[in-house]
Amino acid sequence: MQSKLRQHIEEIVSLTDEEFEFVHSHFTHRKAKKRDLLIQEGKSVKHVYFVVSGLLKLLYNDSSGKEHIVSFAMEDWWESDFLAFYSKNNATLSLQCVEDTEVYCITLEDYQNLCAGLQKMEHFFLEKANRGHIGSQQRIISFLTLNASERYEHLLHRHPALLQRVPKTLIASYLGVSRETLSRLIS
Amino acid sequence: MQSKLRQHIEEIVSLTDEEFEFVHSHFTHRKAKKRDLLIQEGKSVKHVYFVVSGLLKLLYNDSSGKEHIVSFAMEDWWESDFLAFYSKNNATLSLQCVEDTEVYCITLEDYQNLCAGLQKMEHFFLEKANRGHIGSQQRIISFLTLNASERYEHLLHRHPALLQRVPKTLIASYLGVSRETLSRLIS
DNA sequence: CCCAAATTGTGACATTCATCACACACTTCA
DNA sequence: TGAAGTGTGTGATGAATGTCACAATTTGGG
Repeated sequence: MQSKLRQHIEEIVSLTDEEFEFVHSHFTHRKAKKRDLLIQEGKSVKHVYFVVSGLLKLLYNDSSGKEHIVSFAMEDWWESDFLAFYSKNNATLSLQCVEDTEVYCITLEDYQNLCAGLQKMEHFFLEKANRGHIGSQQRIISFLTLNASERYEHLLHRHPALLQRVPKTLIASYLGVSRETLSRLIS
Repeated sequence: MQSKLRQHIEEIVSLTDEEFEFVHSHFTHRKAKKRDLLIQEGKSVKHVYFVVSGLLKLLYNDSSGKEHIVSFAMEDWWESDFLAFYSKNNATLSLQCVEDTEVYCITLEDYQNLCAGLQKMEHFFLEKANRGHIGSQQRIISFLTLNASERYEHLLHRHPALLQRVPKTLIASYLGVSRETLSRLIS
């Protein structure tokens, strides 16, 4: 399944076999089960993860113990607590499997070596970071301009498959509404 | 004042005089007055802007004609409608001067040439994009976890000077509350 | 210096949404 | 197969916030 990672990277930059071998040597592979934690709040963040299959949720626990979903990470997504990862601080977020999930993992050191050793990969990660930034900005706009019902419709339109895969409680947490309100919006 | 740009870049990567000259040659310089539009919704987006002095607002106009502030861009910030800029689509956002503002401007072509010609700059922009992504994610978390009053306190804590510089109406628009509600929160 | 525009505060009321409580179906797994 | 956990719907209620209206004050430009 290493071809999944290669195929994903080659959507942005093309690689020779040797180059991909070099890239691949910087990653480790891991399988995790539903409910496993890849990143745990308060602990150090060793990796950025590339999701080969399965589904992750990136979440923040507020002071009253409520869980808020910052992001879902589906197949072909890169995810981590990036603030903690780059700054080497402890995680303020957690990253947990919603389904059994298969990931590639890269440490900060390997990430830096990879970028330094192959300019194409620095370019690739720049593209990814830009898209991530744009995606987050779109989400901010949806909070500024849409009410709960409209945010649901918007998500339904952009990620119809997601709503089949995850419980409504998680969708509500992602949209920033209570599960009861979401339930009433749908019915 | 080109030293302002150099100083900013050198916080992340060091440059020789020749390298900075190369970097600088990719930018143009512009002064704009309060209320001038650097980016106008519906038109093409020619540049990313680096703010030397002054203050910009990045805003979205919703279907009912209300204005929502996606971001402020202060001194040393990079701003654009990045989605439109990279994809060469027309702007969905506008970028407008809140004060008289001085910026450096770079086109997509020059941006790509600069990254290709000097790896350090690709690295610099990667750092910036990552920080932008992280910043947007923090803002999402504030929408998920804080009420209007807490979001105001949070902003007050992070950018105390901003509240002195801009009318409360704009702060309200940035926080995602009506100006009346913000007025009542403060008093 | 003066007028128009911008900014801010505040009352009255409507709407959205959260919270608490409970019921019920469905899964999971020992 | 039975018990515990998980997911979902819904009623009652209150809190948070938006909307509309109006007045007072400040600012900016000619």
